[in-house]
Amino acid sequence: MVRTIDELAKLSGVSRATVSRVLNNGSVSDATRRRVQAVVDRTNFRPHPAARSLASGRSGVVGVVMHIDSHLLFRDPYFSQLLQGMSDALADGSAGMMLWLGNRSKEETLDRILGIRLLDGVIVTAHNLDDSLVDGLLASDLPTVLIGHRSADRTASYVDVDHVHAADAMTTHLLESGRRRIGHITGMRGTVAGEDRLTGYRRAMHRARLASDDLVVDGDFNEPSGAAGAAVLLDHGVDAIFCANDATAVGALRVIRERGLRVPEDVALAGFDDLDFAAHLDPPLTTVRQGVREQGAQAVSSLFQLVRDRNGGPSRVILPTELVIRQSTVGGVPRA
Amino acid sequence: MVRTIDELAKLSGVSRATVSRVLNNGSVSDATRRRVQAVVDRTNFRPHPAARSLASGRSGVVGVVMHIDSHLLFRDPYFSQLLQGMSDALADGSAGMMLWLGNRSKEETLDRILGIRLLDGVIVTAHNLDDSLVDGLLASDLPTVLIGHRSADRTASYVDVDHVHAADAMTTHLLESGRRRIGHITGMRGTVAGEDRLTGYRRAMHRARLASDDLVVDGDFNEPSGAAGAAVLLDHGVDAIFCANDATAVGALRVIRERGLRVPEDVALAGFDDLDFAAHLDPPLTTVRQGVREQGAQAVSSLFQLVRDRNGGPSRVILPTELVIRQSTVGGVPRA
DNA sequence: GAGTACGTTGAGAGCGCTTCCACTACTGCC
DNA sequence: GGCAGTAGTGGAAGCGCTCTCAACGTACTC
Repeated sequence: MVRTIDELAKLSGVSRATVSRVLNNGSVSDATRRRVQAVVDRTNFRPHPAARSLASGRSGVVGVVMHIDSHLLFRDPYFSQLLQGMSDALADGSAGMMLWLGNRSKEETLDRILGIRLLDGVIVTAHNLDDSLVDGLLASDLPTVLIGHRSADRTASYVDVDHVHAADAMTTHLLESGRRRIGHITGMRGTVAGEDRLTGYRRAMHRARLASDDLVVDGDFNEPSGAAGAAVLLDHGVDAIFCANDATAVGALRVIRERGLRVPEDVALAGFDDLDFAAHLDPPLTTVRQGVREQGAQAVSSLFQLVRDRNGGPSRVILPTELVIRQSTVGGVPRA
Repeated sequence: MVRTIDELAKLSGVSRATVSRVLNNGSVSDATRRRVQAVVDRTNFRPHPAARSLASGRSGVVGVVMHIDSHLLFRDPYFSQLLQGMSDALADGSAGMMLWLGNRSKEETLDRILGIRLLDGVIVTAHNLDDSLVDGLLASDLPTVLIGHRSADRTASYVDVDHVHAADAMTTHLLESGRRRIGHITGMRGTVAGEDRLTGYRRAMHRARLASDDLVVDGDFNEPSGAAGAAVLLDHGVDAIFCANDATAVGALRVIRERGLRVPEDVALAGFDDLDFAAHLDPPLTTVRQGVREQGAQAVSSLFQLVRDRNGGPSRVILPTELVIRQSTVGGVPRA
């Protein structure tokens, strides 16, 4: 078995340096490249990553940091899909992934990530307005791409969607379908998605010159908060409920049903995320689709670019969202 | 910033070799160790993993291979919990985790894992009776720990639970509570868990001298198969249904309800896994608890041991299961 | 007091690769 | 024909660490 570049060099009759060039797409004549490549293929040679990393300073391994309460992490398909998107894209780029979940304190996690000295860069979820881990990574010299971003992260590289715009569009859709008392069950306060979606909702209501003060109930992205929120909103006589995500909408739907109300005839219902189950609810849920896997893939490609050109400016990508209109908001006659 | 062991050596007035000994718990006098350690702490020095890996042949990174259809992977909390258990244990051991999901064909995944030359060992889920990826890893010289095992894997290191025994115990519980026509909706055929749980069920029925031929319906661990299976079994007049996992039981429960039957009065219902939701079903579901996080943690510690002592024999661990009896099987009067 | 044993330390040779630099052999131009 | 320019190649110096080996005390034994 050929285990070093030297053996390979001997086998192909060139120097070690030339083999290295072939392996790294350096400048080599076509004839030499073919000759060496043939030996590489025949012996199924793979360069030793530690040696390569030591000599070049690059490792081909990127860190993925999802410092999230494990309860949320695996309850919410959002994160799973994100992980899949990244995992796919990294595999495409022949890069390895090193995963940090929320096992440790943010301080300790940060310390370990910066101490490991193995990573070419990191991708980190930045869902909270306040996050010392994200701050620490951005302050370090490790190339970093955020998934989601705070308004303060103007100089960072990030991948995100425009929550404000999407929530505005959803609220506008409800307005256009004749609803006037549109309630909103927020996501977890203090998260970018929670706050921005609320802002979008408020913006649309304000533009329609409708008051929304008594129509907002705090939720936390989870089903129970949807049920609780819907109970309050129904008491306030709403004809539509826009939930900050699909899971919340499931809870709301249950309470609406329990009260003997029909969706969408009595109350229109909308979510956000378009998770797999949204289309299979009864009635199918109107929601906002954000390509979660695409976000993961984009984050990886942004990071690759950042690593390749460390002097290049930050890469800021806003991926599009799509309003997915299903039966939970249309077809019924509003009660008002 | 101190970035090499040489600078550190100069700072502490010893040789590079001695610093290395301090860092790796080699034999050093107490006085020297304290002196060097003080400098290490003060400068927050971390040895470069690539250099360390190149010189020692060990990397501190283990591979985790879950070559599973992404649909299952993130639908079934089992895998998430497994991942969490491993992630925690690896963090405790200051080891890194490199994750391979089922993005690629088994051949390509195997090829990459073996080619990466960076891993100290791998942990791989071995849920299928036939799995070329598992076979390939076991055949390689990479230390490997299986989660789950096939009966052929006698010489491999693995962590598993005794599905046969647990399923037998569950069936016996149903028998003891007076049920006689106990149906079983299997897990996916061809998986160890599916086959073994069926075997356990059959064993208990056989011991009770009860026929079970018309009482077994194939499922696939998912909810729809539970609904379909229950429909068939109810037509055959069962007074209990033992589902191969909790998700299947949810589907079965729905169909039982739709037919106007009561649980457990008319039909007792049991699952397997004790996922979080099992306790919150109506009625709460009798099931088998297997410590999934513990399995992950055990796999990590088995692997650590295997890496440390490569000549030691394989480590085979069977973790205990626990029968969790809730209202879905007790309190009612069997119809028969 | 000489000899042995042992614990502690430093020197130095790699681990397998990348990359800088120098050298050669062309090509094309005046 | 001489020269600069360029593409292709090899030599060799590291990257930062581990680990063997030999050397050096010091303590202990006879």
